Amino acid sequence: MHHARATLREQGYRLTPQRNLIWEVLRGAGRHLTAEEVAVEVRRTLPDVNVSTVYRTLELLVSLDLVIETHLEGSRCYYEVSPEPTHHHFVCTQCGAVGHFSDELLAPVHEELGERQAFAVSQIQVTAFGLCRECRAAAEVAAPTSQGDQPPA
Amino acid sequence: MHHARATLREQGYRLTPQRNLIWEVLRGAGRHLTAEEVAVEVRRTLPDVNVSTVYRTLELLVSLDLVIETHLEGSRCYYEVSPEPTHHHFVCTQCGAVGHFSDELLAPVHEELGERQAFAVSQIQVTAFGLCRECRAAAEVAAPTSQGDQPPA
DNA sequence: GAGGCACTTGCGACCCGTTCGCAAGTGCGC
DNA sequence: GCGCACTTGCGAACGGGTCGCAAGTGCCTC
Repeated sequence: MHHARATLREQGYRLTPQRNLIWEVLRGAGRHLTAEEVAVEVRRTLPDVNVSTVYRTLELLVSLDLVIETHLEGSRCYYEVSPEPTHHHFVCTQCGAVGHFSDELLAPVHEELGERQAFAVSQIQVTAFGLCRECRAAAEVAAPTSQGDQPPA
Repeated sequence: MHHARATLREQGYRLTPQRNLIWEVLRGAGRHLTAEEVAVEVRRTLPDVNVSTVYRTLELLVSLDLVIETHLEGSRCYYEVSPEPTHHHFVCTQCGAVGHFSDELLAPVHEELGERQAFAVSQIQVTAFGLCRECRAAAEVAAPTSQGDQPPA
């Protein structure tokens, strides 16, 4: 459990209401937020906070390892308070539910890269896509295969 | 080894010089390309091919599983011919080198998600960031720690 | 407790990858 | 070869994210 405030001060950064609030929003969310969601949430308290500030602050928090940045889908970035035990995500492509699994499951990967390939891993990003328990069940009731993309005619 | 041409035809899509060429570029590249890199390469042969066409074709090839889309960094998408044995990437944050490792190393993850969490995994995206053998060695000679972000003053 | 410097913020314009609508072009079945 | 329906090229638009700059404000100093 880290204190963003302390870390910021220690590193010589100023404590501003905006930074405080952005941190609180992330802590309170309990889930991954996009920069824009953070902005919306922040503005419920400080209506004049600008997106630039949100982006700048998120970047700062990430650089201080207080927050991590993940790519859960396409091109959007998601942010969350840096979790003590490293974990990864699986995303239901149907309902958007997000689950976690432990980094320990990647032990073979760390071994392969670190030992056999002499690669110094600093970060691993894993995201699994698929159907969660519920959507999986629902899909079985419905049509067996549904293509998003139909061949022309 | 799949034949894009055959697959396209089978699925009722037309064979056009643009589609052909985009496929050839991807096959010939032997590495991951961004949509724009594809466009540049394509234009060396057909100078009038439009970016939209490149995007549309890439999307099509991805939907047919002929090409896969990976997020090697930030927000750019990278494309490559869909490899027979599924693999993942590790990227050197220093020199940009990209390596591969087998999907088999993710067996524990598949097990955890599939069995314990009843999650039907359709795709897993893994990207490891760090330093490759060479840059790692180079880094050891240079300064022990280098911060990209300096505290203010 | 006030003063002032340097870091932060808000603002607005801007950038750049990607998408969209539409009319012209062209595979390919007949 | 014809002609329809799929494709393409084009240009505008979109949207997330960034940048430069002047105004604002933490916080160190006295």
